[in-house]
Amino acid sequence: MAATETRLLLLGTVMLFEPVNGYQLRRELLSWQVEDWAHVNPGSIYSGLATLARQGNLARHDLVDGSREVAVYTSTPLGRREFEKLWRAAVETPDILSPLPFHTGMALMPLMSRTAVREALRARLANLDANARAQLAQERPAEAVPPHVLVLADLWMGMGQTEREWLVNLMARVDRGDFGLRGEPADWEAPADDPGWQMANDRQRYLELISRKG
Amino acid sequence: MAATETRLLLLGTVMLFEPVNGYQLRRELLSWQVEDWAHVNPGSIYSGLATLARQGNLARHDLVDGSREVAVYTSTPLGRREFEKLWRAAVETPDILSPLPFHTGMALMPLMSRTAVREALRARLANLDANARAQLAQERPAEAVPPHVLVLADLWMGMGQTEREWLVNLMARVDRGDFGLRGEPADWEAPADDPGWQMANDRQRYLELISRKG
DNA sequence: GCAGCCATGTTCAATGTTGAACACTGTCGA
DNA sequence: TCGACAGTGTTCAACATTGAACATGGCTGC
Repeated sequence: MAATETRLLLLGTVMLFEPVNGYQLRRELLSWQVEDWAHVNPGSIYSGLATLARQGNLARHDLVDGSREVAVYTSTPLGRREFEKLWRAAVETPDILSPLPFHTGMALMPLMSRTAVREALRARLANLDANARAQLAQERPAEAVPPHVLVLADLWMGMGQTEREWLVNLMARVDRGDFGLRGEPADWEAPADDPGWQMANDRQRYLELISRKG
Repeated sequence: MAATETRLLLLGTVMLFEPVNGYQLRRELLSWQVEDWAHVNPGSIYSGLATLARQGNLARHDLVDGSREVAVYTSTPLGRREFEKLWRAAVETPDILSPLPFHTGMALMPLMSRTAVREALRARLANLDANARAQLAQERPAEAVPPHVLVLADLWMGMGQTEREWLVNLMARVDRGDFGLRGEPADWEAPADDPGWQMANDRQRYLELISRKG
């Protein structure tokens, strides 16, 4: 399922802003310029939310907000466990040919504790090195592969090396306490025009409506 | 459409081996270890071929081969033009977040002439540099982005730089005549256990069956 | 007070993707 | 000669994705 990163993204973004509706998520994701990468057409968001709700990873609340009906989502304990699993997999598994899961994971890093982040990054580094060793050990002899394909292996090696250096740096920053992670004070505040601020009001109202319904 | 690289891959592989059936393509693609990246489940291949045929990019021939019915595909002039368009786009457009189209393009490089390859790689280099400049010019000020997202930009810059060096190297090799490209003698022969060899027999038989049907 | 327009929130038909499962053929040993 | 099994070639229902289009509300200017 290529949909893994969409699941991760939706689940994580709901956790950041819950309770939220689909339109708010879309607005926020657009402001992240996520359109550039992930599959976040309106349809994907709504059907993704529906799927996650069906699986019990999200709870759907059909609220009447003023004169309007809104479908508002919150995460469930199951969904939060699922998120951690997806997040770990995305961050621990290097994949040169689809960097998206990792980038999605980085964007959602503040939802994880410092310990968890540290462990996941360490695992990524180990896997990166294991991949590099495996590639040098070349299961397939060079003669079995045409030259124009062989040359791609050099690119991969280089990319792996570049990422490794960057990753070591990132791990050092995590170790010395950079970034506001889960259970820590935020290290950063969104600018005034961020849609996240507009959401805050709705969030409060949604919370009341949900508790009123029980 | 994320299906662009599937279209490119199928169209190109058909051109390499035509006339071919879906099973042969699948076998060949598996031997390329394409499963690791592209969406090449059996279903994708057959439905992809059907779509390309419907659009006139491929011709489908329903042959009776011995006691068996086989659906065999050949490329059309329209399809070959479409391939060139897709190939150029894949190779000329750098995209850090989905390297697949480029890798697919590289794998299919022998279908293009040396001039075309040279031009496309030059265009890629120009785009790579343009992207790097755009990123340095930072439309968004650093304060508008949380630190854990900002740090990804460093990774992208590094990746871009690594690819640039590799690309300059590759261009030099193309300039000095490496790789057997379209209209040139092959510079490489597949090992004896490559499914490409098994295909050669069927190819001849398919050709006869097609010409007999007219 | 109403016409026009943007913002909000969602649906849906068309299309693509997944991978298990089907159906058939050949072959090799018991 | 039978049955097991690997190889060949394809289909299909379930599911995901696409993005245009719908429906409604509120604001703004006239």
